[in-house]
Amino acid sequence: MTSLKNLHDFDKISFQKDLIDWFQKEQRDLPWRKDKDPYKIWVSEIMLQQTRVDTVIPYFNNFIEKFPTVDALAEANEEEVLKAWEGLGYYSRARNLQEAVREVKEKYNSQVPKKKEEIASLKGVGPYTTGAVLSIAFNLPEPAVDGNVMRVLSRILSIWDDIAKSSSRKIFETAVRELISHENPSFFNQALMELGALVCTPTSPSCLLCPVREHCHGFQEGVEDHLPVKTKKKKPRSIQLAAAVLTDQAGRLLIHKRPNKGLLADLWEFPNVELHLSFSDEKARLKDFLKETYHVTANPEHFLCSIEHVFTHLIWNIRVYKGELQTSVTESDKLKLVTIEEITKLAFPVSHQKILKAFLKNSKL
DNA sequence: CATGCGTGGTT
DNA sequence: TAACCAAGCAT
Repeated sequence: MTSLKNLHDFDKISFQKDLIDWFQKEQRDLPWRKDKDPYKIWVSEIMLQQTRVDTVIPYFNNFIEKFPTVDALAEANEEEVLKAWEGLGYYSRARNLQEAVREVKEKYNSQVPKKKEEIASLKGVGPYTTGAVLSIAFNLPEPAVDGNVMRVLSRILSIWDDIAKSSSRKIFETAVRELISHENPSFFNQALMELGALVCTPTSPSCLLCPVREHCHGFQEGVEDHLPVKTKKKKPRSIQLAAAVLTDQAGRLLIHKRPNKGLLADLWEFPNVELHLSFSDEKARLKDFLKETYHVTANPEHFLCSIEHVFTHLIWNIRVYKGELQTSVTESDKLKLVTIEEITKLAFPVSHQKILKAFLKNSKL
């Protein structure tokens, strides 16, 4: 572990003041900063995981309007919660949040717990979110180390550990425990993150505008552009899929609910199958798949569109066909026929929203 | 501890 | 435009 040698002659008190004073003046007016309701802080922190502030704002406002309290979210249908999360990504966050909120309702009388061990044990609440809720909502001096904090502190303290490694977080937690203001831990943590978002940005940080420039070892050493150290990620692999938009005689569409674990868990989709190299005729493969897997007879023969969808770790290339159902379908929890009206109530991944959009556009012609 | 898990914006 | 990023967590 890094020695954090730069902490020895670090003017902690002056740093805290410069940082917090700047935050008091310059902080953005964000919807989750209107009050200190721990439930709202919690929701915002889950949504903000790996997600930009500008993206989160409308989702947060809509979500809080629909589910204003712990009880409201605990009592909602999962379908409704996923619909409110549709398009935000990382959908297990939504299911974990609802599971955790239900635990808070049952075990803690609908009050978000203040004990670290209790909040940390909730589903979807890891080390960062634990510290964020404890410090921001309850003003307790706990570190909340996210990517911003690691970037900012790696520069200020000239820490050269690779922040892509999961072991590095502890180094920064140690640094925050040493530096955090016990008078205002909430503002201290938020200020570190806000500084990372507004000034100490990943590329071309605005050092000349930085309120803590005089405390920054990275700037003094002229190495701010070389920090943080972060190893590259691997390229995504690509997967070939064939999908079918199938209608019955009433014009209803056949949809399938994805498994409750893994990629896009619990979201709805149009029936689709992976195309391995061994299949040369994708329309025949799709037709066989529908028959074998869903016991559905159909003719997905008219090419509709081709869609590329990029995830963090893989790329879907979907070739989409449309057709008609030729026999009746046995519906279930996982397989449904829905009208265009009904389909809008269900949560679909963006890739399949693109398919629906292409189908609707094509149908009108 | 490395990997799987979304999406849209920037450079 | 491909690469990189944005307030991480579960496994």
